[in-house]
Amino acid sequence: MATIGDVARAAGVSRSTASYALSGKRSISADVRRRVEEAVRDLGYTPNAGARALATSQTMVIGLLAQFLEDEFAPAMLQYIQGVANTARELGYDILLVTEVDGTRGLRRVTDSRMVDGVVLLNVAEHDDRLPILRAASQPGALVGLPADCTGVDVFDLDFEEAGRLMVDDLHRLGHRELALVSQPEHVIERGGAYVWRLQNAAAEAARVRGITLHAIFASAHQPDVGRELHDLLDAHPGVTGLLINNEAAAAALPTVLHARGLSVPGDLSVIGRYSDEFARTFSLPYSSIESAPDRLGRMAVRQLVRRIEGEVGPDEPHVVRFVSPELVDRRSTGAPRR
Amino acid sequence: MATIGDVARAAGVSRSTASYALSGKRSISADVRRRVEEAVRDLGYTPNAGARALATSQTMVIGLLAQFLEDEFAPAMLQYIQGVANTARELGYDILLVTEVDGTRGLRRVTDSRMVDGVVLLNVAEHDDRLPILRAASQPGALVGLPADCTGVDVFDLDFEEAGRLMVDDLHRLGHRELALVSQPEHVIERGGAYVWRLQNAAAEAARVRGITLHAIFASAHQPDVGRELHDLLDAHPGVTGLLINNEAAAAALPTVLHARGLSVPGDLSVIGRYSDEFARTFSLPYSSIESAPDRLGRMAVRQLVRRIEGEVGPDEPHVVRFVSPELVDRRSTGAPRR
DNA sequence: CTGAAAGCGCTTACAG
DNA sequence: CTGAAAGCGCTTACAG
Repeated sequence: MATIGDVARAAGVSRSTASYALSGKRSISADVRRRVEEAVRDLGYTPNAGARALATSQTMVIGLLAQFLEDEFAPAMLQYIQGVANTARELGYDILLVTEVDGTRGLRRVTDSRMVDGVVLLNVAEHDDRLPILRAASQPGALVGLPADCTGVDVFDLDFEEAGRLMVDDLHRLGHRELALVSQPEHVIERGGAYVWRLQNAAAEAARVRGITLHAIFASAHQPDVGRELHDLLDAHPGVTGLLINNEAAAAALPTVLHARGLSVPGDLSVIGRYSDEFARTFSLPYSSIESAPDRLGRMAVRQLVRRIEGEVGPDEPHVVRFVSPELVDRRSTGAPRR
Repeated sequence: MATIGDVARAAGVSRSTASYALSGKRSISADVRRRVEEAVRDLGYTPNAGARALATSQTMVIGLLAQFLEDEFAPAMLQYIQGVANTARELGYDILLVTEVDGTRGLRRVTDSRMVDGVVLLNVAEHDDRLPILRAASQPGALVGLPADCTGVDVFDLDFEEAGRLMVDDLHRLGHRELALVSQPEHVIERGGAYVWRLQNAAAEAARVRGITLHAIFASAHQPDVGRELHDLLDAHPGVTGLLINNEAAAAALPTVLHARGLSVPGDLSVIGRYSDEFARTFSLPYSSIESAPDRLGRMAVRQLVRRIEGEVGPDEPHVVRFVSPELVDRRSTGAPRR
């Protein structure tokens, strides 16, 4: 592989001149620039990333910490990953994908060894083990997901409280008086997946204020459990006329369950989910839904992270906590309650 | 950040001794080893990855080339990524995820700049643009997906021909005489997604041999198109008693379509898909399916790649082309044809 | 506008 | 068993 020394020799200049000709960091005579560029072309020269990182203390790599947990809905993660990866590339960064179960180990490895200039943490829990490590690291970090303590990091998340209120209010307005909310598996909450109860608590509070009933259950992330749990829910609460689904696997399982029970939407039951439009179209989820905007959140996180990395915002400048407002995508799965 | 020089000073030894004490590449007195380890702990020392890469010409990073194409089914990709990422980590490697649309550019960047020790290419097309670049690179590569020319690379794929035969034979044995095969979008074939026609051709040939009819169509990767196309298919061929689905989005859309038409499975229609079991359970896909084994393929590719990287197989040793045999996971969606 | 030199933080022959 | 030194391939003050 050609080095900058080879390029310099071929162009008949010093290595520093070759380097400057390529970086443009000082003025170079037209003739020299031409010779250097020619040498680069002839030799097929590309700078060695490790050497450059060593010299500049910049890797041009962003660490992406994602975890695929058994009881969580892995496919949803992909859309965040895409948003992060695409935005990073647009800004000149590559992505180091860290998926190991023990996120703390992975985070420590990539920051301590300086493999990355900054990190994006996905699926952040309320008391996330990774946060103390991130705060101790010398690289900046951006989170997707709201932790209890946001100091020292930039945070981006869907406004799950507003999402919960919106779901309830929408069905209340249509005349529903008894609703059920199907959340992610209870394990997710125990692990600190705050978004589950943030939506649930807000929905419960909205129901209380409106004076209507809301049954809240947790459901699994896989068949056959999730199907059975949906049947159980409908058996237990025959008066329910509206379903709120904050669980992608449950949304995917629902059509079959309703078919088996001979129920139609929205005639017998109104349904609102919480997932991205892309998701709905890919998996034929037929219900109106709160857009979860994963690509947008990933994009926002990377943008802010790169601003920190590149010093456009000083390290003392206040960190941001930014919520994306939920929007309802109408797929005509809600209507007046059956009587 | 502490360097090996800091460690050496704290331990009262030379930098080389500190380095050897950590790598274990030559014998070190117990006392020195203890002092070095203590210094490492006290200082929180971790080797700088860029410096190490420069000195050893090893990055301990594998490039993972994945592309999320508009007309393809992105979520399936995630399972390959997980297989690759987990196996890489087990073997001590990190993953650089390259998702840009122009895979050739990405591949060239990460190989030329020596950011990676080797690469895994996902979703390889028959005449894949990335292959000439990979062959010219100095790092080894492993593919998931079968190209026309396999020279210089290790190749892993599902045996799609066998999958096609298996689907047809299974329904033929049950007495079906008119089948339809729903493939990925035609764009995928045009782009060179050979697996689509490999399965389709083998299925057609099996049908020919058995003397039965097989209608083959392409369907979209999203709603609402895919739903409409399934309806059109069933309208056009009322005599069809068995459906073969080589298209995840179509498998997800089918329950709703059949429900709308009042058809039950397997009473009115037998159905066999081609997707992973994990996928079926996550998305409530109720049909028997050929296991596509994405995690296994990802794992095999990384294992072989690392063997090449680490010189366990010489560069002249023959490259492998290995097919995973399809296995049918029974979900009771097939039976005798309606009469 | 250009060059010689130092330095980034490691590893590893070479010498003892 | 240990140390001094060279070298990996860059970038960037420093000097002219």
